[in-house]
This record gives sequence, structure tokens and C-alpha cells, in this order.
Amino acid sequence: MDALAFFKCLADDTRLRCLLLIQREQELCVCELTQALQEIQPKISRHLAQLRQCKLVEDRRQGQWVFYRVHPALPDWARAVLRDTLEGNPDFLAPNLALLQQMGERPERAQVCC
Amino acid sequence: MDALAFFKCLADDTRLRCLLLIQREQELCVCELTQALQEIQPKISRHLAQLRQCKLVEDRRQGQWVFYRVHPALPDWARAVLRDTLEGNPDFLAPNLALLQQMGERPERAQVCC
DNA sequence: TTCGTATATACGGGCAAGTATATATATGGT
DNA sequence: ACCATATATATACTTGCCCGTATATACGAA
Repeated sequence: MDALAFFKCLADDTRLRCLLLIQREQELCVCELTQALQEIQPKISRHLAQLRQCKLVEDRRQGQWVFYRVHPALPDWARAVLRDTLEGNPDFLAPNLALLQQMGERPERAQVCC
Repeated sequence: MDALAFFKCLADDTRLRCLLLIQREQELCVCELTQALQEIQPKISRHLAQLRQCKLVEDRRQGQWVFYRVHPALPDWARAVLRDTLEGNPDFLAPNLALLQQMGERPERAQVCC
């Protein structure tokens, strides 16, 4: 995980919002992100694929849904950057969180840990 | 200073190195950065102009040189990001710092504060 | 004022990266 | 087996960004 690749991933509005939302909510599926960002599904999927390839997030399939979470092997400094950004920009995700709350019938999560 | 614009500035190798070098060394002029990165001067100037327009750095002319430093109004969260990145990637600037040390006759700095 | 050094910007080309549309794959329900 | 939903990928287009070259500006010294 080199610094440059990391920041390139953060340098796009869609990816930055997805990643910060995922960090804040622990785990989100594609349809939730699609709703929260009001973007078409292929666009969200494509950006998530990039975050996955760069090892910023990992995915887990559960039934018909694929849930994304921050990659467990993400280095501490990168986690710190995400935390700093989230805390320093409290309004950034506000519209997306509002849309997420409005969303009816969000997919049930199975317990991740045993 | 919004988060997206900030990360776009960090998403280029030249800009990332310049900014982190400036933060580490307090203040650097264009010719020092040109040497440290082994890049042509217009390239360095162009990227510094972008960092300046985004208020990530400020410049100060002293004689024939222009010194750049981290912008005093840079928000705390952004400073924290730079610090995290620098501390979490101790080898990233190594080649550039070595080239900077090799550089003979670096410009004299006047005392900044009174 | 003329020259040399340091820095900034303008211009045009090339490539990387983002977008929407269409389609493929996977899963669950009937 | 068939259909609906969720997600991923392929394709073609466009745009934004980075680059090198050339040129302009600023300052100091002679």
C-alpha cells in the first residue's frame, strides 16, 4: 500500500464518499451505496472494484448482496488518514447519510463474527 | 479547503513529494525541489502553482528565490493527514532527501520571524 | 542597461481515467 | 426451469490532467 496509490483512490468524489461511508457504517452493500450517492449501479461497482484491487476495502458475499468493509490489512497510517478526514469534515457525508436513512428495506446483515 | 480538492493535490507523485518535503524541511525553494526530485523546473513550478492555488502552501520571495512552506491556514485535519503520511512512510522521501543533502550552495534563508 | 539566474506561465500533444450504455454472472424465489 | 434482483464487467466515448518546449517575468550584479 504505497501512499501515492492510496491518495489516487481518494482523489475521486465517488470513491471518497464510498470509502468514508463504509468506514463510518462498518459495512455497506452496493445497493446501499448506490442509494446514498444517487449514482447508477455500474458506476458504484466500478469504483468499488478499484478500491478492492488497491486493497482499501474487502468484499464479502452474503446471499444476493455483496458487502464492503475497510480492508483489515489497511496500514495504520492510512486508517488514521481516513479517521482524520472524517472527523475534520463532519458535513461531507451528511447528504449521503440522510439518503441512506431514508432508504427502506435495507438488506439484513448476518453477524460477521461468530 | 474541501477534502476532495486536498486529495486531488496529493494524488500526483511530484506534488506529493514536494508537499511532504516542504513540510519536513519547513521551507524549500523551487531550485531545491528541482534538485531533490530531479525534475525540470517548469514541471516543479507548475505543480507548486497548483498547491498554492489550493492553499496548501504559501510562497515568499526573498531576492531571486521563492520559498514555499505549508500554508499557515491549512486545517488541522489536513496537517494531521500529512503527518500521518510522513510518519507511516519513512522511506518515501529518502531518495529526495539524499539528493537535497548532496546539493551544494543551497540558498541562504533570511530569518522568517522578527 | 545588459546579462545571468531563478521562477512562472502559455501552448499543444498525448494518455490516463471517468462516464453511460449494454451485457454478463450470480443468487434466490416460484 | 424461469424470472427478478443484485452485482460485475466490457465497450466506446469523452474529458481532464500531465508533460515538454518555448517564452515571459523578476531580481541581482556588473
